Amino acid sequence: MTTASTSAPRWLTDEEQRVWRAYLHATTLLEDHFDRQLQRDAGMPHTYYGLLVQLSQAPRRRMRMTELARNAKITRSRLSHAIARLEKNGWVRREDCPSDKRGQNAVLTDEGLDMLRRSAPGHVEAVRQAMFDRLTDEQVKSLGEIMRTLATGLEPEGTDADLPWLR
Amino acid sequence: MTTASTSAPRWLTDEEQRVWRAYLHATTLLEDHFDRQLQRDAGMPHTYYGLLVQLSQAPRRRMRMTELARNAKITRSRLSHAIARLEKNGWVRREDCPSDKRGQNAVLTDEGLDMLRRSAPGHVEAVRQAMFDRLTDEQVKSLGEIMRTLATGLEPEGTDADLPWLR
DNA sequence: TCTATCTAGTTCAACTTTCAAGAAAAGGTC
DNA sequence: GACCTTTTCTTGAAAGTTGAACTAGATAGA
Repeated sequence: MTTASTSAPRWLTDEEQRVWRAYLHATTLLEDHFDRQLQRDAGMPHTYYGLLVQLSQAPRRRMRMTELARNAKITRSRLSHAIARLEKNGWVRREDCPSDKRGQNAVLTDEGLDMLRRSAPGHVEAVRQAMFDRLTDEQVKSLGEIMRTLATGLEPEGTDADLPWLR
Repeated sequence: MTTASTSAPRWLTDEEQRVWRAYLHATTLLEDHFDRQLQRDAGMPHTYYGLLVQLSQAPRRRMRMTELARNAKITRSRLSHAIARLEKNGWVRREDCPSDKRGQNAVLTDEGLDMLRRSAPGHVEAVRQAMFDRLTDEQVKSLGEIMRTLATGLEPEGTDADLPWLR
């Protein structure tokens, strides 16, 4: 039995508070930074760009909706709207799944791939400048381990977890 | 002279790609997690909650709009909407700034403080579970340094930077 | 003073995300 | 097969965010 609602709260230490705030500040600024960079150079928010990247790396440049949502860590609803928008841009098209009549594949179009090729160098450069150029090799390694740990914590194996793409 | 647009892009190494993806996954999941937790337990998204926390720690529980935007790393426009909503809830009220007739102070109301007191233990517990309980002391320390570095990188001292609260 | 410029904050429209509801097909179980 | 449950994906409305335009007050220079 958990008694979180009645037992004395374990407050954060001063250092934990500083780390937590630094985390919030950095992630907020980074998200804002990349959203702007990509809105300017590719005409879409970072989330959408990530979807195109996923598709570009998938076999035959296509992926089932739920699978794509799982990879992007977002809800299917959100994905539906996003794909609709990208479809309007001509960068993605939908395709019925042959093996499951409920299913849809999102397919990266040639135009989508082109746009990705054009904007990739600029985006990589932005990621370098904002993140990798500022950290030592140790820090990069450490960041990787930390982020993998945190991500795994929120999507455990034995899954009754409340994960976005299952909602 | 920078020649980013014409020189060969410095692609990310395999490890850098893995770290970058882990970062995106973890931050997306964490944001989703805390937004849900607070929407459920406090009736607002995490950004809004953060504003109330800031106000609660400010002298006389009030702060100038732009100052609050700077602390939260968001645009003044976004803040205007957020405060309007929190005002409707009765958790914040606006107050004219005595020394500058253009200015507004956002003031945390007693109701706002109450709501914060009620929801704080649950939120702290959630932050612990999702972050601090999963990391070693080294990792927490390292995470703090990394995040401070990244945040500082995006808001340098000699400031012609494109910062949200100046837009 | 007069004028130009800058700063503080808000507003509107367009866009994105969330949440709840729903249609359609798939997968049991009897 | 008939029935019930689950899975897949979409939709529409409400909530939140963005970017540009705008008002009003402060500031600085001639």
